[in-house]
Amino acid sequence: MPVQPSKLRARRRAETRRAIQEHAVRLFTERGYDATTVVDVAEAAGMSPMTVYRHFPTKEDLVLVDEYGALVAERIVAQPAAQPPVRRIGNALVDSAATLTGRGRGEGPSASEEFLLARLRLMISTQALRARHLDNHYVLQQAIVDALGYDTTDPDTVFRAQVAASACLAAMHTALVRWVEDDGRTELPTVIAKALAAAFGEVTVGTDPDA
Amino acid sequence: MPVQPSKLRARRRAETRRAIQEHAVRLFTERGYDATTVVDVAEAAGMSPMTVYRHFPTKEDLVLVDEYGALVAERIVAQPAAQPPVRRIGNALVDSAATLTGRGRGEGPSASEEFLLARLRLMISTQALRARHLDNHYVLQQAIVDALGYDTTDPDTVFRAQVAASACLAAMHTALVRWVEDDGRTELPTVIAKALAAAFGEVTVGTDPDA
DNA sequence: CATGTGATGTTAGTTACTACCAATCTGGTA
DNA sequence: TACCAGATTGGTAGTAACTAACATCACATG
Repeated sequence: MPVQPSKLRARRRAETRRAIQEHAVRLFTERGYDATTVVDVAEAAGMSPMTVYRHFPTKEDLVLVDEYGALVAERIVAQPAAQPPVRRIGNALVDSAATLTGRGRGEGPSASEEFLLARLRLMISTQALRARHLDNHYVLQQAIVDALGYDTTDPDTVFRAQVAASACLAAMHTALVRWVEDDGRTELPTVIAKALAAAFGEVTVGTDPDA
Repeated sequence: MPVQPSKLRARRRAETRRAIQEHAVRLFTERGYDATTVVDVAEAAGMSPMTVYRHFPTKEDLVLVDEYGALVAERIVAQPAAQPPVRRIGNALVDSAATLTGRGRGEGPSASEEFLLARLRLMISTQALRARHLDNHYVLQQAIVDALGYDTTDPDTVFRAQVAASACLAAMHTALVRWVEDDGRTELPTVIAKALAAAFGEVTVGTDPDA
């Protein structure tokens, strides 16, 4: 019984996964999401459709990998618990975005950021993807509420936390759309901070523009 | 040439539409959304699957009729334009909810409200429906921004309006979930007002002194 | 080297949905 | 009354996203 599933196998698995996803995003961008079949993706990646389905349960998942959730949750707990929830969540969102896009100072959009942009473009323009993406927010909302660590026995407290989380996420999503429309020229954390400020006033983020 | 498409025909059409939807929601509730095929719905309604598809373009649409959008938009323009956008939108959302559930005469949950609850329960518990429902918010957001009637040439103003709209809608959705979990015992407008207050502070709605 | 586990392929089936064409029914008119 | 135009419905066939079941292959570990 192998305690670790053979690091080499894991790597290969991750590699094919990435390969499939890259081909998928490329094809979706070139021909459009709906006009591209899973069979097309499989052929482009040089494997059978079944293999694609083994790595990505649905066609939508070929675009919608979520690295963001865990990131945000861990930042939440790092925030001082005394501050109002909207501020804690807002800071976590801004920080996570900084980590995710993480570009060094003068650098333009990196290759991975270019890929992120391509995925987001698809997520925003394609109905099916947009819908699932927004539904992921739903899950993320729960994660945030849990991470806030409030008294879960008081329904009112939970409700307030849920509202704060969903509203913050919605603001962030709008910021994301803006960022994509701008082709990622501006800095994502800044845009998010602006969105949060617009929604909740200056109480939200200390902006802490750059470190 | 008929100037109006024959009111009688329109009524019949609306009737079959309603019949299909009622059977659909009933079956979905009884057996589950995924376990119920469109053919099942068609059979229950006593017609061919094609007819169902003629009235509802997708299976999801059998649950997701949106009466809310137009309602909200028209309330927005009715609000005094001087107030902050979050307040205008918030008031519109609360008012629209009041109109929609409209149980002014102390009747308790009406039959139509019971139906609304059943639909919302499905929308919240079923992934596909939840996703599409949230995507509808996306459309609604645009409608709200348009209705606000701000200067659309200034991208920053538009951005702020978009953020306000999306955040308000997210808060409202959370309220909706809460309302459903409570089986509609509380009054929807009150819950929404509470959610908005939790998100944006007391600046939002002035209609409810208790809480 | 033997062996078992995980990755891959093949096939057949279900279901949502989309043309395309035929039948039928409705409401108003000559 | 008889009939026409348009609206509603039904049937057939096809596409595409999945799913389940079984066979095969590769490779890491004993």
